[in-house]
Amino acid sequence: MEEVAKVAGVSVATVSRALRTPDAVSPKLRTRIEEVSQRLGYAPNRIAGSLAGARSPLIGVIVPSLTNSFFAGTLDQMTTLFEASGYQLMIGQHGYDTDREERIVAAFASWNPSALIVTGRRHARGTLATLSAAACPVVEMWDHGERPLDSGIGFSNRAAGELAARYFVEQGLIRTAFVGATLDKDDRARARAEGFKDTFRGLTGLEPLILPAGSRELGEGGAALKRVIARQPEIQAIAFSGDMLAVGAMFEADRMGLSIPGELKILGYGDLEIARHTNPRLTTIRPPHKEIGEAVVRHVLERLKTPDTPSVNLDLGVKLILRETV
Amino acid sequence: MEEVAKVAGVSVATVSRALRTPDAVSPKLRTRIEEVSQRLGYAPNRIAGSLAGARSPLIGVIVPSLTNSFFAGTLDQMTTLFEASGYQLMIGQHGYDTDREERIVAAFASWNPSALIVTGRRHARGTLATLSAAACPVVEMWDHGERPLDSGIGFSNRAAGELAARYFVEQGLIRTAFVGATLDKDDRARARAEGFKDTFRGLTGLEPLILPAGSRELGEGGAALKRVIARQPEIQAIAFSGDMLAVGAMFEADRMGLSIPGELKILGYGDLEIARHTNPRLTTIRPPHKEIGEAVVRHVLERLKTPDTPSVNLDLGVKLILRETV
DNA sequence: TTCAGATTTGCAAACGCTTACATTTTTCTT
DNA sequence: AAGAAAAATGTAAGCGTTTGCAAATCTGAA
Repeated sequence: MEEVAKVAGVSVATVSRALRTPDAVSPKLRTRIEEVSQRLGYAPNRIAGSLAGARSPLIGVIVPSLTNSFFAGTLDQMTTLFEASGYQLMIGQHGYDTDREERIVAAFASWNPSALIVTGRRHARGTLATLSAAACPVVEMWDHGERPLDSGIGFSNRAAGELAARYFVEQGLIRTAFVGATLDKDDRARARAEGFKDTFRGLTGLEPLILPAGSRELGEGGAALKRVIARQPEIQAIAFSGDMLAVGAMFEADRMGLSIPGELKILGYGDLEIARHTNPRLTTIRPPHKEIGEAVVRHVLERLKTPDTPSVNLDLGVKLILRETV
Repeated sequence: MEEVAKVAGVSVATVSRALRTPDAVSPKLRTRIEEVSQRLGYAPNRIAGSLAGARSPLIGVIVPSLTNSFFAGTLDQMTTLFEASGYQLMIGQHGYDTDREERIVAAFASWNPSALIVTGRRHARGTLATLSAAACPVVEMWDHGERPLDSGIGFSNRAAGELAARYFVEQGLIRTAFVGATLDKDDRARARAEGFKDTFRGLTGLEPLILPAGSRELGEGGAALKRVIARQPEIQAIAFSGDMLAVGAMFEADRMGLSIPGELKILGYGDLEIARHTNPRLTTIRPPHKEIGEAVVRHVLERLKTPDTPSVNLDLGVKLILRETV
């Protein structure tokens, strides 16, 4: 920058202004400085800029897993949109481990980020402390509930479970099950399971089977199907906490010669691309993946531009996508 | 830090040393400083640290897409492993757009990262300039070829295509096709297509059908299957540039009443989880997803620890996973 | 006990920008 | 044309660390 200033015959302050707040510099100088820094291939040092300025153009995002299609989709949206506004994403994953989340949040906070975005509403004590102390907007996404730390953008997982139960009851289904991946660690999956159970019980007085699955992968779906049938041979319908589990169960049912939806109904969750292509096509509950990413970016950008913008707490809702398996 | 220094009754220099190079401080002071900074909840400002030190503990990784399972898997590995060594990942995606890649590389370089990791071997002129000028290790991953910019860790996509062709020929398959996603933009898919075509032609003197697909998603696989059959009704075997396309084709074949592998053989690429669960299970070519991530991290960490470590250019190879569709 | 050498600590100068404030130049009003 | 107000530019003080070098302290041999 010093170099550019010298060549352009101005002070570094003017160069800085020409580059960051062009309006504050006379058109003549501005063009000269732009031309020179172009010619010299000058690239500002973001680190120095961040240290001098109040905060860095970094945005920390923490998700449970990068390989989970839901979060991958949200991150996809966010990198693209934030990048366009000149922000860089720092992405961290904790694998549903709250201690690891705490360490990542602390690490991210020490970069003076412009915003911190975490997944879910349950955090370790230290995470809460760090987030509350952070001098930037904090968004808890993918979940809706009362009193977010700062802003919350997501939907009610409980409502998603309720929706599944209500739909089963409407269809006259009596012997049902909910299969959820890692219910012990994944709060959101657990909330769906509980919404399902409570609603089904409330509506019918009957007890649905609630079964955990070891992972959210296809293979577990097939295995879970077998376990459900072993426990309840007369099962009529199963709701899964993820489309991949549901598809795995469909493959397994195919192998077992069990016809879907004839002998068994299957309901997914996620509305992944694959749900549109299976035979038969998978009926599923669609969380607002993309909408969450968009809403988070829009809100954060707004907060950053107009600092007195109030926090929000949005429930983006879920939708039942009727296809052929229920 | 000043605060900690005052409370512990030492200078900030000593605090810095106690925290970063504990061996350079007497045990007595070290424990006192650690205790105080613990008590005060001191978190060092990474930005200031990076400005003062030679470079930042940031590692830039650029992939074509976050939602592509291959790269998601590699990133998964890398975030976890680098995080454990105190590095943060900055992740960028360019959607196979070289201009966008250029902008991202430039943006990342301005953070004085400890390493820069890009996908593939073809880059815009400006990207090459930035990467060559970067004062840090540069790794080009997911592809193997001669003369990487600095280090290269991947495998030969051409060899993957050759493997597919050779296997088809060994099986006595004559009327074959290769369906590739976005062959115009994805160099790696194109290299596989060319390896397939050249080898098949060389071995049999026959011309395989090479067809582009609009995307790498399931639906396109089904659509491509129909197009292949329209062009060549007697088709015996199709190699796909991705497992998802292959699975989409299997679903479509199912709908068409076409038996696999009886009437049509299908070969995938990727060895995604789903390949193990379809009916019949998908024969596929496995690129070394995980191995790439691990090798990149190992190499970069080595380079960072011992700066005079030489660059590498590794070919990790591909493997044919025999299952039931060919 | 003394003193050289090793170890520990402190001082102060970067690191490369941003920005409040002061100064200079330009523009406008009368 | 003079003076006030507005706009443009420069000066310099940070931002919170790290680190080379000097000073102080400690260690052990003579």
